Amino acid sequence: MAVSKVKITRIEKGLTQLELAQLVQVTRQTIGLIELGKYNPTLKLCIDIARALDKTLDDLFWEEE
Amino acid sequence: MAVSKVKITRIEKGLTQLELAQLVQVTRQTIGLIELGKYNPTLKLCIDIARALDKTLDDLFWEEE
DNA sequence: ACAAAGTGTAATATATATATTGCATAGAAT
DNA sequence: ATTCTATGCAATATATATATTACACTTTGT
Repeated sequence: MAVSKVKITRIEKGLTQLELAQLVQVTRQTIGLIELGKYNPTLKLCIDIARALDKTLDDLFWEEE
Repeated sequence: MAVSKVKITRIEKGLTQLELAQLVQVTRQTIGLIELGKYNPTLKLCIDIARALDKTLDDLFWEEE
């Protein structure tokens, strides 16, 4: 699997996993696993992450086709 | 809470809760609770629902602001 | 060389999404 | 009136998202 859009966007924003985790109130591990595609996060968390990164759900989690 | 976009879209498509549930392989109850905003579904299920309804995540689950 | 920060990973515990079963009600069709 | 479909709701069971703690490795800065 390619690098996730969450990871790319987080790095573009200059945030660490820990900082993003604190912004959305989860642990660093949860962010790490989502970035690696090993988790199936809940909608609420996806929305929180998108807002924290100034993106939308489609920007981060949608793939055409 | 207003009627969810999932419910509106499902009805526009002429589907029952049971039919949509079968399309995305969950139970009728799960669809019903998501439509009523009483569940926090997983990303995978949101994606499955969006594809089943020919919509995107943003169409069904994103709210501006 | 060393310390510190960032990240991947793993084991166990906890919270919660989802399944299962069942009942109640309303509306449509007959 | 009665049957059937669609939906809301509730109790309990199961699967899994997430937390917690801990360790290893790499990179950067000093």
